[in-house]
Amino acid sequence: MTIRDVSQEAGVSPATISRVFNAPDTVRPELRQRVHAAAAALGYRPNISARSLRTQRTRALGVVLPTLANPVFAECLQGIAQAATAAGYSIVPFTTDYQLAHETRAANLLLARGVDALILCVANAARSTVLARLRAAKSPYVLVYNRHARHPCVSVDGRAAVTALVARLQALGHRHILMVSGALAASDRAQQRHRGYLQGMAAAGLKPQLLEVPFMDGATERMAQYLAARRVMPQAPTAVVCSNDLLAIRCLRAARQVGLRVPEDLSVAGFDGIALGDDMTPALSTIVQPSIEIGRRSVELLVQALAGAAPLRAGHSETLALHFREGESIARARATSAAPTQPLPRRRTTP
Amino acid sequence: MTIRDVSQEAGVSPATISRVFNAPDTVRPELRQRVHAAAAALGYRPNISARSLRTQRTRALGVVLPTLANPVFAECLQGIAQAATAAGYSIVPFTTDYQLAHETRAANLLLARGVDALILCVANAARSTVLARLRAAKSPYVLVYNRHARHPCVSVDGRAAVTALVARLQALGHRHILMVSGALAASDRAQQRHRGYLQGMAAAGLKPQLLEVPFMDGATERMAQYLAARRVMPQAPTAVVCSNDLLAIRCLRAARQVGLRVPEDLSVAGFDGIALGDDMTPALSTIVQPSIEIGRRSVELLVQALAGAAPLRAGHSETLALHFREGESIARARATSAAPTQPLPRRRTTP
DNA sequence: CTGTTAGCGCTTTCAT
DNA sequence: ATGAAAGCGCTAACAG
Repeated sequence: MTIRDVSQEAGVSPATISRVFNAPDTVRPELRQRVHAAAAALGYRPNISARSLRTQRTRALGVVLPTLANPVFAECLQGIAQAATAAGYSIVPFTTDYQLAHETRAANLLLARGVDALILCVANAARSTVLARLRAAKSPYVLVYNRHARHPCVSVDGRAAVTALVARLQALGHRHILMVSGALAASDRAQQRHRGYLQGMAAAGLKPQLLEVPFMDGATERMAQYLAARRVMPQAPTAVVCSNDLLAIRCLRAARQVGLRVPEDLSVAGFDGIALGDDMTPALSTIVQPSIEIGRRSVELLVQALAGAAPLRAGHSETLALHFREGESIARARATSAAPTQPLPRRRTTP
Repeated sequence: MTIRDVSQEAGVSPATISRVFNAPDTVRPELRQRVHAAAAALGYRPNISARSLRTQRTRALGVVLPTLANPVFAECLQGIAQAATAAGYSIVPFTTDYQLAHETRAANLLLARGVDALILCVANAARSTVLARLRAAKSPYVLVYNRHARHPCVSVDGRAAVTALVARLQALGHRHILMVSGALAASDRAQQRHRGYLQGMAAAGLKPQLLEVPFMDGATERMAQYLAARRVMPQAPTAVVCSNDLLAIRCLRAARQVGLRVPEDLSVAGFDGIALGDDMTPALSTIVQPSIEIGRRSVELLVQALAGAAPLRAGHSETLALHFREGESIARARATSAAPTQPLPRRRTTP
């Protein structure tokens, strides 16, 4: 079933068939009818490979994400898929499991596929070798979640948000605020959030504590152990800032395991705003990223750039708004806390 | 950067270049070296569109799933992605949000894209119009999660598993077991699980109760309201079988909202086995589907069929094993339950 | 407004 | 074992 068959059936040239499908306005209505009728009768579908070969455009977007096991990325992909479909594009996704080698391989495969552009979330935008390659290949691309001054990104200011969160916790009377994160080396977002935490703690004159845990496995046990060990110590945390919601949900469980009530004994805050956080008890207090919107915007930027043939630059980066979901997992620190107001002999300079 | 450029650089014919990439054994080692060197030097990548046009194969698999917001499907897609990559295929996913019209559109777009085969999960395999079309188009396809005698499927026997679950609950002393489901009309899996429930209840001589709730929105409120209303009635459920884990997690919250302890006052069981269920407190007791494996197997079946050019038939369907994850959300019914042992005047025939 | 023509880059007979 | 040549189905000049 080719364009030739349709042209014979309709009694016109192949070029006319093509025009009917690609620039209908340039064909006389009568012929257009005939062509549509013939195409329908034969069940004709344009062959995309042939079109792509000819036009050098595939109307497909490559997508590279760390994993779909984290609802954040699943939601983002959903947003990407919706926007792409709306714009007449297909998507071709690959996951990397946070492994650099997989990032490179995915990008290579996608380039070979001839996708028109790429959307990607890399482990570390500053260190990524993939991006240089994309630039060299002149493939339009946009980063999601990653933030970097020299690349086009659709992201959020996680650093500032975490700083604000620390301030909020401090205002609730918390002095011992722990940060729990997955391996900092594995994600530049985690690093940024950690910096935000450090900044917030410094501003409040508090002493930062970091607990790095294995992200996918054994995180609950590690947190429970940590919380149990410090339970009776003066510097026992009364609040925990988790680098992401998956960790925060496990922290909720870890707290229960060691007999701490949330939020009465321990406040727990997350980052991401995955839908399931709202179904926890207590509902997770968290910084909400607009993941679907991030996906959507990244597609829109790319489609727009593709349409205008204007190369996407770092200057087109967008920072989307974050908001805090109140939830039920943070509360005022108890006055009767085991932690005294001035537990640290030095360094204390609370304004 | 075409095959021609490489052929000139290497001083051989284009055909040889092609052979080096597609049938290396048919080319003398010396030439093979030269070609590889030339290709590397020029950074040559075979153009997939051209290859597809010529060979009529795209090495791409279309994937149609209801949504990525449900971790079950996100996990499955992850499995599909991994297996596809391993087999040298790309995937092109579409989501339908359980809407029939979207199923059709997705399939059409995928067919137009010329994917070599399709993996899909439809709302209702028996009523689907898409499948007939695929068959007509002679596109290989396999259903995931759906079960149907006339289509190739990779699925599980949810019905039997739920029947067994009811028996288990009965053995724990439960007599009033409620089933909570999303709209039954929206999913043949939900219907099968419900049938399993009915069968289990009938076998135990118990009276079934079904609560259909809006799946995505307001489910928690609806369940809380239901549980609160029956709290003091003799037929108050002591156990709830949820049609999926997302519902079960919300049920956990609904129970807390109305002051029921899980599992002491109310046992809650789910279906799906999403990873997050294990992070709940209490950890969700649930029937675990091997979602990643389902994805993987579906790819393998297709790739195998594609390689052998043997059409995939309903006879190739596979039923994967389900297992029960004990969790912490079910327990023996309390002897002091508000529900008497013989609450129902008729129908009582417990052995 | 419509038809003719010439490839897009690759694979694959068919010769050699 | 290698090369020459044809063509997959489509679109885009270019004529008319």
